Amino acid sequence: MRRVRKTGGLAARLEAWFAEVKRPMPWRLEPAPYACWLSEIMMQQTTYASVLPYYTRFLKRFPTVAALAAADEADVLKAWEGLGYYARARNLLKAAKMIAAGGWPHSAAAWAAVPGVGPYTAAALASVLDGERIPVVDGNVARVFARYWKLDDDFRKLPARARLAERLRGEIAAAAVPGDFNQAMMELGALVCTPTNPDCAACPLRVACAARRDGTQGDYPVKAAKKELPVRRVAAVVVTDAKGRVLLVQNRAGGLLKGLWELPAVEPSVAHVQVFSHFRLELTTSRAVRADAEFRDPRKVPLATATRKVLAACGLL
DNA sequence: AATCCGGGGAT
DNA sequence: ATCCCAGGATT
Repeated sequence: MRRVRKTGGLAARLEAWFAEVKRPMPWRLEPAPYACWLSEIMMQQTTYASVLPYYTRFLKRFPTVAALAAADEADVLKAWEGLGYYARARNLLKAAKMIAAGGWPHSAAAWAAVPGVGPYTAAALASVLDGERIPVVDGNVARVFARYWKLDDDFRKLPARARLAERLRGEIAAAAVPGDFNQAMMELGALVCTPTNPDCAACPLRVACAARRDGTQGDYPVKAAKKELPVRRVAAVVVTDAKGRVLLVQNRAGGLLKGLWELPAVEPSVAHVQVFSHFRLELTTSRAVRADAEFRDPRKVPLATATRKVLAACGLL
């Protein structure tokens, strides 16, 4: 028998909903390669509210990919200061040089060759900029469809995301505008199908959502075991000169927060004890600060956030 | 396949 | 305190 075509499949419901409620993000106004690419990189593991001021400032500071390609890495990091995951900024500059020389990619496969662009970002850019019919899977999409189809996978793992993407190929096939379909899935996860207290009453997919049907929305996505984080204790010193410059060290390749400046760390070491007539002096010595420490104007070099907070508390920023 | 990489906001 | 976020690179 022939199945009657539903008046509004998954793609149609998503796109119709998206057209009504989408947030007016600046790069959505008139999608351009540079703006969209920058926004995607900034939005990796970072919320819209956090990104927005950085995005605006960055575009003003580096208006075109050519301007970015000509920039110094320290200046790019300064513009990225506080946003986190600084490899994104270093890759952005590396990629800008490639794009300025070779032009913009026009497929997901070509985008995937760009530094800092992985499976998610490649699919997002190719679908939005060139209409490629390729689904994205990010944390939002994983959560939405873990509930919609009651999937037990751990979607932090790449293979699970790839399997979901494969499944979504069948859905994006029916999309009117692939880029809108992709953004709709993500917008739904961000605004309605949220990690806690999803607003199922407002969801365009509620009539077909398996978890909603069973009342088990809260059980998805399946959460993996939590891992204990290592603790790093660091003693730092603040040394200033008469000009208000601060003694800082720049993190080198291979370390944490590469390229950013931090306060010199001190290794607590041997305690020297001396007994005077009226008090006992306990002197904790330490190694001298690193030989490569320099006095720098803390407003002019990219600082790690912890360092910035300490300096602000000391009235040095 | 695991691990590393930041920081902020929500609960 | 813990989880989550428009993930990707490295090992």
